[in-house]
Amino acid sequence: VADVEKTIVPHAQRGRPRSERVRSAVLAAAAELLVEGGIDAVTVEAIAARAQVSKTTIYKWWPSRGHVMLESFFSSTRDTIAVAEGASLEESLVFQVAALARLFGETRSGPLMGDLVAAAQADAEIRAALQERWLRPRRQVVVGLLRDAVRRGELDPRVDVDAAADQLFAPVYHRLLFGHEPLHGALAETLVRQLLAGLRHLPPDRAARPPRTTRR
Amino acid sequence: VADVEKTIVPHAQRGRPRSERVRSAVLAAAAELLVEGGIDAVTVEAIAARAQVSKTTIYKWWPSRGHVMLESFFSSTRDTIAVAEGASLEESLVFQVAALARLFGETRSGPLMGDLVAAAQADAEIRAALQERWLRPRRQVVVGLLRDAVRRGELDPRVDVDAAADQLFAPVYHRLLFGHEPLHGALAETLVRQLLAGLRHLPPDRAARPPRTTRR
Amino acid sequence: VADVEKTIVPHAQRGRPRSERVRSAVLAAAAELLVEGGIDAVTVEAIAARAQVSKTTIYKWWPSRGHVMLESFFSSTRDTIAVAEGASLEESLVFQVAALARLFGETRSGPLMGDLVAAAQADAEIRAALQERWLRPRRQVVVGLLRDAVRRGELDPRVDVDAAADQLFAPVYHRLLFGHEPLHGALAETLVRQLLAGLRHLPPDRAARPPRTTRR
Amino acid sequence: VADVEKTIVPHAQRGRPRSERVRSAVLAAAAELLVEGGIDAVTVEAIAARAQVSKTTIYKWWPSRGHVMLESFFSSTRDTIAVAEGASLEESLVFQVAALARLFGETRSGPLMGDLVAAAQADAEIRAALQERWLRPRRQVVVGLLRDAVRRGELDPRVDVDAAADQLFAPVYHRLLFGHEPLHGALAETLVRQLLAGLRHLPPDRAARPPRTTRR
DNA sequence: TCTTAAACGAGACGGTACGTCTAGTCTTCTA
DNA sequence: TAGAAGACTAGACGTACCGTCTCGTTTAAGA
Repeated sequence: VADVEKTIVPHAQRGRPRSERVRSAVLAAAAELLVEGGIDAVTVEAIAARAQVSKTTIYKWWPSRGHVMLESFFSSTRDTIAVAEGASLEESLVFQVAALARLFGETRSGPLMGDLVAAAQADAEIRAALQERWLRPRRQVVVGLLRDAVRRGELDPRVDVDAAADQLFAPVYHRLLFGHEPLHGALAETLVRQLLAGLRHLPPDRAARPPRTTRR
Repeated sequence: VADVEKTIVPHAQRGRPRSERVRSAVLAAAAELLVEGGIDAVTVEAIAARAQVSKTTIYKWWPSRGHVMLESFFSSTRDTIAVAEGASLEESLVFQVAALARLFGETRSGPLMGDLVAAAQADAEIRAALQERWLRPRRQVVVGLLRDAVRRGELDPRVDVDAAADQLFAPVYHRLLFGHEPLHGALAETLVRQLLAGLRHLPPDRAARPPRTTRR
Repeated sequence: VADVEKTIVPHAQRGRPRSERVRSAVLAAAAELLVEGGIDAVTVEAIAARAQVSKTTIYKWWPSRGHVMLESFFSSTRDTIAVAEGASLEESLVFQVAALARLFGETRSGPLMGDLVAAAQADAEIRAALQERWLRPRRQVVVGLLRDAVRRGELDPRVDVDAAADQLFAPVYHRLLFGHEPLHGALAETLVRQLLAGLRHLPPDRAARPPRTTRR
Repeated sequence: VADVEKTIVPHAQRGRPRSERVRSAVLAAAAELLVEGGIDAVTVEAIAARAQVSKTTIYKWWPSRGHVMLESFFSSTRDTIAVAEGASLEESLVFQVAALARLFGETRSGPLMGDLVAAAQADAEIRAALQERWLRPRRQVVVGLLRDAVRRGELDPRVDVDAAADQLFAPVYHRLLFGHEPLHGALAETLVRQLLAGLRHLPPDRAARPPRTTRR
């Protein structure tokens, strides 16, 4: 491998190496500015001034303001994907959704994500990065859990797992972005319960359920 | 009230009346610019130039660019709240959700809404207006349908109708804003079905239930 | 005339009128900055800051930094073309050259002109403006005086008046730009005398000629 | 002096010796860039790129961009001081001035000198170097010739030789810098003739004076 | 019909931030 | 130790919009 690298990259490490100080100072400055003054305060100019880094350097490593915020988000957000071993399907789903709801509802990652979604509406690169690096890994966990449950016979095989994942995660983003309802960890339980069991009222005897027959 | 106004303001309507031409030209220009060049092309300057309206006049009637886009969105979006008489709960819900999914997935109201959500992240007024004038009326319809169904005994009384409304609507906005999955009218049926009935697999002895077989 | 104007210029005076304050503040700021910190201190940014004028406005009225300095030079430099009536050729020439030498040697127009010449080396527009608006009118006076003198028989008809004008004026610019010799009004007399009479030594028997005695 | 240096500095020549390649490549690159794109194209960055030399190295040996151009000018300009033996005063002067006029009018040393004069207006070091290394040696030749002529009785002892030197050389720089009149070798003859003999018209009865007939 | 007052178009203006450019310095590795 | 590579700070560049302002010009109701 070394030989290959040497062949391809003749000058492996030439010139002054990239400064780690710059990277962390920029991300920290961006995060601070966001907290202090909202997204409009996060200008490249302000980041440069606060981080004691020149604008040129920022533009060298990050294509746009949105990319700085993207990286700032990732570096300041603790990972929320951890899966508990030996947990039931319901427990696992609640864990995932609750972690997201708390992250958005209780930490400054919430507003940051709001601004990233905003930036993504005008910048395809940011949209793609958000999809690939943030959404997908989290959805894969949930989709995986659902597929396993289908395989075990626990869930109906005709379930649309992608839509189901949306029905668990989307409400969290929805409340973050619109603020029409409060956002807290307890929401997770409700979402999971209602989706897994459905909204229908099951009478004790579970006798001939009329709702089903009237449908469609 | 009218009397009071007439008393206080002796000349109720003096001077040149507001021009309807200005209003419609501004909204049209904003919509066109959005379609042509995305949200970044919708600047007050560009709107003024295209609509043949002076910037001053725009600022006189709309507090900010976001408000222009907000009104442009409302005036260019056909209403999607109409409820069919005599429809079942499922049919009514599917109708509502499908209308939204088609609006966002097939018309330029989709990107417009994306940009409004983006603007709402930095502008509390826009956020409030979106909530009051767009989200709430639509949610009220669905929440009302759900509450009626609970009252009829069709749905479990422990259902959290607000969360349920999110589980129907949020996935549509989620796909609009992130684009991780396609957005089309057929999604509505899946969302409604999965939420109403739940994802659980029902044991084979009850397998021959007609509702499932009628599915799409 | 009014009709013609109305036809040609349909909108004689529309919009906010141009502010005279801006013009004079910019020119004054440019002059001050030049005096205080040399040409490198005369940046558009600094002019804008000192004159309380926005950069945009400066760029609207002056195409480049050089043009600001050009106009600043003209507006801060008193006219030096005035010709005295009834003066002899020698007196008139001395007057012209001495005025220039004093202007460059004793006022801040000197350094300003130095910077304008510098700017002209890279900017053809400035070079042309300097030629047309500064050099030419002054040369025309001197060339006119010389031509008249030729016509009167006072000067040799074979004289190259353009070259002669250079031999009077160029030394002043030369000393300004290189600083190899001092620049003062007395230089003018020397230049005129040496050029009119030549450098040759005249034998004693013709020493009492009037031209020589008027010297000094 | 060399011995002393060798004694004091025990390791007179340690490490890698200065590369001659660097020096010539830098000067050549600067000259090429000037020809190709004018003075604004002669940036340190561009020189470094073209000469395959690092910016650091350039700054190590030349204090500023102007100094590079200065040295580039000297190394690319053939010497124009050579004096012909046994020539008359007039011939010698014409030779000197014509050489300068042709250098500036017909070679790329002309624009280069224009840019150096420009640089000298803002940089005292360059101004001093131009004076010492370029102007002075040339003026010394002419001043020497004039002084000798005075000593021989050929010129009037009251002649201001410095001013006279300016009256010969300055017009050449003047036309170079302003471009108001063409610049060619023939100008030299006119300048010398007019200065030596003066502009005055000599009546026919004194027409046979030798100075005029020796011309050219 | 004439006044009157608000609406309007035009565009100058002070600002803020943009993204780029170049100067000049600093840091590391290589020759 | 010279030099190459290139990261870095600093700061001006010229541009784009913002939101405000100051004019002169409609335009319709009221006098």
